[in-house]
Formats: sequence, C-alpha cells, structure tokens
Amino acid sequence: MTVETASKYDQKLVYVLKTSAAIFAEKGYHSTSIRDIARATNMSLSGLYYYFGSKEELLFLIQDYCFSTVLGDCRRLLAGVDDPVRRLKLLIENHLNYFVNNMNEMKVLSHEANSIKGDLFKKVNSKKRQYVDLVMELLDEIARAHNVESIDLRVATFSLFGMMNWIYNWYNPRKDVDVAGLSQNITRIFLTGLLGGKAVKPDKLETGRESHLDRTVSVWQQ
Amino acid sequence: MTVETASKYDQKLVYVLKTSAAIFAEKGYHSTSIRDIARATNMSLSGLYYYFGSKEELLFLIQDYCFSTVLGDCRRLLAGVDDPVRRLKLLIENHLNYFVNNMNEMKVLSHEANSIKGDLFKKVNSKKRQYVDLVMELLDEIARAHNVESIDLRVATFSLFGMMNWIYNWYNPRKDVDVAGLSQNITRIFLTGLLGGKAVKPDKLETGRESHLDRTVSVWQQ
DNA sequence: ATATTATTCGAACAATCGTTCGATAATATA
DNA sequence: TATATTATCGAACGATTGTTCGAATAATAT
Repeated sequence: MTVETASKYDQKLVYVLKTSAAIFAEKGYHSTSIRDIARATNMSLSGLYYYFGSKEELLFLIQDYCFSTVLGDCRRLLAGVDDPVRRLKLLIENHLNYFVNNMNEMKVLSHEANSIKGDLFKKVNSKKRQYVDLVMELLDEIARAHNVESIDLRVATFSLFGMMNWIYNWYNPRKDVDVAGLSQNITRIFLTGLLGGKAVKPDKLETGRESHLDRTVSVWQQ
Repeated sequence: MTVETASKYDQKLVYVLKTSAAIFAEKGYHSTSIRDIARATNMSLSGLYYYFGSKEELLFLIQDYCFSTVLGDCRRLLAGVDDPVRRLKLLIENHLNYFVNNMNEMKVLSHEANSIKGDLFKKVNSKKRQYVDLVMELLDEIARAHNVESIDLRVATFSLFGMMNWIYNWYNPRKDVDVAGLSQNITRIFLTGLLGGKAVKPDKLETGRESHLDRTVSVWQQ
C-alpha cells in the first residue's frame, strides 16, 4: 500500500496492456482477436473486459500510456537546456532510446495510429501534435541560427520522424548497432544534412555520455 | 486489338485494383470488406471474384504491380549512369516521384507489408530485398569513395527508406512543396548528412531538370 | 439464328468477431 | 462469521466476414 507499490489491479492492467501490445505488434491490431489476448494472458474472454471497455479502448490505453511517457521523459530531459542543437540531440536520443526499449508499444503507436477513431483518436493525436510542434520549432530555431536556406521545414521535420519511426520495420537489437550508436548515426546524418555541412561546434555534435539520460524503462517493464 | 490497347478484362482489372487500393489506403486492408469494394466499383460481391481469387490475392496484385513498376522504372533510369552519387540521386527522385503520383498504392505497399502471408508475401518481399540491396550497395560505394567513417550502413540505408516511405503519413500535395522540391530536400539532407559535410562536386548534388525523368504515370492511372 | 464463351449476380454458407450478462469465486470489511 | 466488494468466468448473442455455386445475362463467334 506504499506509494511505489501499484495496486493489484494496476499491476494486472499493465500486464494486460504489455501482453496485448506484443500481440498487436506481431500480427496487427485488426488481425488480433480478444480471444488471442485471452489465450496469451491466461484469462477468460469476458474477464478481460474488467480491465478495458472495448478493444478500441485497449488500443487507446496502450498508445496513450506509451506516448505520455515519451513526451514526459522528453520534457524532463530538455528542461534547463537552452541550446537548440543540444535540445534536438537529446530529443532524438530520448525518442530512439524509448523506441528500442519499448518496441512493441512504439510499433503499435506508429503503425496503428489510424486504427483508432473519434475522441480517443483526438486525444492521442493532440499529444502527437504537441510533440511534432516541439520538433518543428526546434528545427526552425536551428535553421535560423545557422542560416540554413532552401530546406523546407515540414520536409525536414517529417524526414526526421521518418528516420526515427521507421526503425520498427528493420531494427534488430541483436544484430544491429546499439541504441547509442543508432542515435549517434541518425543524429549525425540528419543534423549535418540539415545544416548542409556548415560547421557545428564539435562539442555540440559529439555523442555525450548517456549517463544523464536515464535508460527509459517504462512502467510496463516494471 | 492493337498492342497498346489493353483488353476489356485488363482494363476492368486495373479499375478494380485502383479502386481497391484507394479504399485500402483510406481505411486499411483489414477494415475493408469485399462488400466495400463492391459498393465502390458498382459491382456485385461475387462478381469481383472473377478478377481475383481471394482478398489476399487482391492485396498481392496491388503490391506486386506497384513494386514492379518502381523497380522497373528505377533500373531503366539508372542504366548507363555510373557515378554512384548520381545513381542514388536518380533513385531517390524516381522513388519519390512514383510515391507521390501513386500515393494510394504506395501506402498499401508500405503500410500493409505484413498483411500478406505465405508465398505471396515471399514474392513481394524478394523484390523488396533486391531494391534494398541496390540501395545498400550504392551507399556502400559512396561511403568508400568519400572515406565516410563511423556511419553504419544499415542505419544509413533504412534512414533513407524511412525518410522516403514515411511521407504517406504527412505529405499533402496541395499544401506541401512539389515532388521536385521534396526530392531535392530529402536528397540534400540525406546525402550531405551521409558524407558528413564533405565536399561533393556541386554538379552532382544540384537538382537536375526533371526532363529526363518521365513523370511516372502508372498503367493504373491509364 | 444458334452455339459458345465471357462476365455478372443473388442467395446462401460456415466461421469468426466484439460484446453482454448472470452467476460464481475470491478477497476484504464489519 | 456475515456482508460487501472485487475479480473472474462460461455461455450465448447478433453482426459481419470471406467465399462459394449455380443460374442468369451479355457478348461474341459460327
């Protein structure tokens, strides 16, 4: 009953969400039946509905929980950092770090973005828009500061998101470079590309130790 | 009955594929029923099965036709061009050009890649692998030629694909930069980023006229 | 005009889906 | 122990799904 101990209910909810996310990630939301989830969680079909009101709400819970963490971690990490290049670098690190450590949930968030409708969609999407705006403003700031010309802001923004969010299609933690390397590579390609090869102070580009970046372990992983 | 006149059957098949791709792109493959397609094509439910054997084969026909065109156009375009930077630039142009002009089909190809199983999946995937290998070898060649270090080849390759294939999530032809601009932006960001700001002969980077690149109009658009 | 082929369709099938509901079990409270 | 609350479940419901099949129609050739 202490503060840090989640209730029995919450623990099981998290277990259900985590298990569901894994199945959604593997076979897709629409191809997954509640019966599949029941089987994987060792619960009954109807018993699951004690933890969510509908299949769509289940998807929402996964996406919302996931995205709230990314956004929260990001804000916490960027607080107090002024230099926009450094801020962007931290944002990329955070995004990729969370993505790799929560691949199932992030895949469900990226790939099933339109599998959710109505108000639940709006709720997730408003957070998404905040995040996109944050990146876009950051890039705008950087572009101005470095006199970057002839790069369209929207193209730049979504190119970055494309690089980062596409990884669920190919990244294999066991055979690919680790998160630090992934982050370093993507940051260099994108940032150098954006700046068109203009000089950036090395200390702003170099890969910082990750020590200041808590390894993002979501509540879902306990 | 001339060579260039497709048979009545082929014309209607193309019409079915194109219409289906539009619906798949809008509501997703699994959320689309054959009845939806029947309604949109003004055909009967069972009448559709004269043109495909199953829903999955319908998806395959869309993906296969689409990808074959991209790959074919690409090879034709690159034939005779030796310089790897130029080759890459042409490949990006072709990819984005086709993507923008066949957004529905390309979205279905990108987003429903795993909605297809078994042999049909293998068939599409083998072409995909050829395409990926082509890009990867190209990037490797470029990296060697320019002494690029500390960039992981797989990260670079899939970063490029991420930038290009993500566009179905955001690109709006009516409010965004046109294909030429899109291509130019993405090429500059990626290529300059890959080369780490190292000098590239300007004539290799500058946006060529698109005159030599036939506007990709698939058979599906008549 | 007739025979042949190509194309379309209505009606029905079995399977699977998300969801509900009343009953039961487990746990906490008194 | 008696009671209230929390958690779980089996069984069933109506709706929708992809697919089939034999007949009907249209188009074409003979």
